[in-house]
Amino acid sequence: MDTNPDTPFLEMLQLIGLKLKKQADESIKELGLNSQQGKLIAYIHEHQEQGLIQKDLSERFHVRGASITSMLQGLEKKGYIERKIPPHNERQKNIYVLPKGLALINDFELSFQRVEEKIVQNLTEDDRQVLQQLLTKINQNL
Amino acid sequence: MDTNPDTPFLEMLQLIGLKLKKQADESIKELGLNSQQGKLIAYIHEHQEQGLIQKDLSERFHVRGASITSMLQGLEKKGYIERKIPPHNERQKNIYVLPKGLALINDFELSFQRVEEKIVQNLTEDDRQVLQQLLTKINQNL
DNA sequence: CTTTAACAGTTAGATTTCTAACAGTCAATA
DNA sequence: TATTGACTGTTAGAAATCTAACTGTTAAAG
Repeated sequence: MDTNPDTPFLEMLQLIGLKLKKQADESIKELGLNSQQGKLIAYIHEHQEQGLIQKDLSERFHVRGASITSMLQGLEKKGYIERKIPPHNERQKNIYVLPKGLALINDFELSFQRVEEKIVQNLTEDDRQVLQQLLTKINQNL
Repeated sequence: MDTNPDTPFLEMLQLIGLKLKKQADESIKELGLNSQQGKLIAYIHEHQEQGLIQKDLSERFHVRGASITSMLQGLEKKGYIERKIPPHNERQKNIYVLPKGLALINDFELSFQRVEEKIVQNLTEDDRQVLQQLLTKINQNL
């Protein structure tokens, strides 16, 4: 099961991304949502006081506007969030976490931190700093 | 557009993985396939002499058996590959690239290498070696 | 002012991948 | 050798995300 030797970083980074997504999904499955939904709710909660709109979520999570519409409709139907058209701009919708969503945020964060811990478990403090710098550089290049 | 400060590596690695997938897809879209299909064909070509079966692909690409069935059915219908039941085991199917698929492999590899180049473009040789080691360690931890 | 273009979000339909249930084949073992 | 369990692949149907076309709102330009 080797990897293509000509694109080692592409292969490795995509593989790690895939594994992380699976583990994050698995770790919060018991809460009845997937990791994307969990991150969405947590992010909304952190930014709901600043007039957060769907466009922002689309950019932050790198998914299409149509996907955000679909995700938020689902979360709204289940009572985790609400959307309100703000007074000054009827094109937009501001998004807020409802109590039912709020109750889960701590659990989400804990689950995600367990995955984070797995990533860094065998890395020294130096390793972590170097890695953080390298990944930041790569992310900016893309 | 900040990231969750408590899970920086999880966020960053998933973000990079997402961006890479999009860029790889974009870079070979003109060939009428997506990046997953391209990697599949290239991998089949590299291993078809060793009795490659669908199970192997499922493990290598970290997707379910059902997904491999679906992908290969698509590629077979379009004439890129063929599947043959080997003489000694009727449960299995060996997979081979057909000329129509072969003709695209060089283009795939070139496209993927352009993305690879983008990843490492601002990294020194030392950076690359360190990063390779750190990612390998992380991948093994997951 | 009116018209036009840009913006925010939605819908419909396609694609990709998943899970669960299943069929057929092979290997172990009783 | 008959049975049972493991293995390989397929099907059906669900879920997530995409593209393209659309509605309505706001801003810019004539």
